[in-house]
Amino acid sequence: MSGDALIQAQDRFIAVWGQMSGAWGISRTMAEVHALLYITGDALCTDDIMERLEISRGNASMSLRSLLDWGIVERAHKRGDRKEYFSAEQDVWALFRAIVRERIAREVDPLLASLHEIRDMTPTDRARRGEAIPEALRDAAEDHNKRLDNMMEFFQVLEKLGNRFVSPAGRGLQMAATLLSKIDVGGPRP
Amino acid sequence: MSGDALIQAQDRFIAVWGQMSGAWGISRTMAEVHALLYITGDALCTDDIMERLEISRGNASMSLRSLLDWGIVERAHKRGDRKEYFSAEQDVWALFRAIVRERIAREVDPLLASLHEIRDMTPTDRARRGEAIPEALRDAAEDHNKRLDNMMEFFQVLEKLGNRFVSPAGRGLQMAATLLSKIDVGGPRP
DNA sequence: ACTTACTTTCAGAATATTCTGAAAGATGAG
DNA sequence: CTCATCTTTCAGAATATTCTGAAAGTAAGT
Repeated sequence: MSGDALIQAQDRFIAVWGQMSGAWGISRTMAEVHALLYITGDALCTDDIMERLEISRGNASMSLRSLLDWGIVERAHKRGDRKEYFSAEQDVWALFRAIVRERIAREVDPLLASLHEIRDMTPTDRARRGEAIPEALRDAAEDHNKRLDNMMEFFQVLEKLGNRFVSPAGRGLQMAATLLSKIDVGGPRP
Repeated sequence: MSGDALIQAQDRFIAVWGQMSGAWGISRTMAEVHALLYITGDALCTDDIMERLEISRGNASMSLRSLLDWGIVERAHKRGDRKEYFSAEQDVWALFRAIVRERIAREVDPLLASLHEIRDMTPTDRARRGEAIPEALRDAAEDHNKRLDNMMEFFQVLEKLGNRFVSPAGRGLQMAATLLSKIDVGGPRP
């Protein structure tokens, strides 16, 4: 018997993890590179990665750069070797925290900023500056603002929760999650 | 003054929500249709949507179908009208629950199934059936399996937590989240 | 300063996704 | 049953994303 089974299992993992790329909001190749680094546990250089995943140098370079930006892969150096090596975070919770952190920064924060702007666009707000407005229109605008407020409130909770989870003190939240998932609260019965 | 400001605010919201499409794992147009239904609060028919978003009939039809599949838009009927109307869930938390539910079903569950399969592919497991294996290889396989286990454990927690959140009993989790986000635990200082 | 070893960039090619519009498929009224 | 109205489907067009590979960039060694 040989190491084939291990290689095959790795390849399968890489493929599966690659399919999850959409869930994390990264490209397929990025996910595959990360999968390779994670599942082997090794620090690999660009050529290793190119060869194993059969991708171009450019693609490997860009994917690694993005993974570094996301903070889920690190540079490593081997003494007496000029090449750069790369290794993946091995703590799955830390990986998840990094992803949450980035996605809040890239998606939730800009969204909240935009929602604030939109909140300042409507007639009700202008009314306070003394303009007369037809009643029906003002009602519509008030409903509109209520809906915006509901959404903003939700994302503010999400953001705070995310930041809490991400922070050093946030390890407690991880434990809470683990614990919580073990307790049976009695949902709907089969 | 006119309703222009309201229309503009709606359009802006639709554009912004459309940009979040990636985050939810749905297409841009799906998100825009949902945004339109949510922010107006009205039940609209296909033609209303086509006109307002300047999209084709086919696109509108497919997007609406997908939104129905996701369970975040509902059919509605107006008496004396043969057309179908559509309206969006107005409770943001319910919307979020629906999305979590779908994404667990579409992404996490299949992933866990695959990870289980992969777990059964490696040499260590075969060793138990009496095959001899070089020591180094077995060690490598054991590390590999440990990494798989860590990942599986994480996603199992995630799945349980998600299902908890989604279930009727899960409203408690929403309150917990709201509360939790209000308490200052004292993270890193600026 | 030159060479060698490696990394990054980016225009164009390849691929994947999304959209259109017309045709086919429903459904209910008369 | 037939017409009128509304909905869905899907092949091909339009668009967006991702990948390649060669050229330009960077830096350590001599």
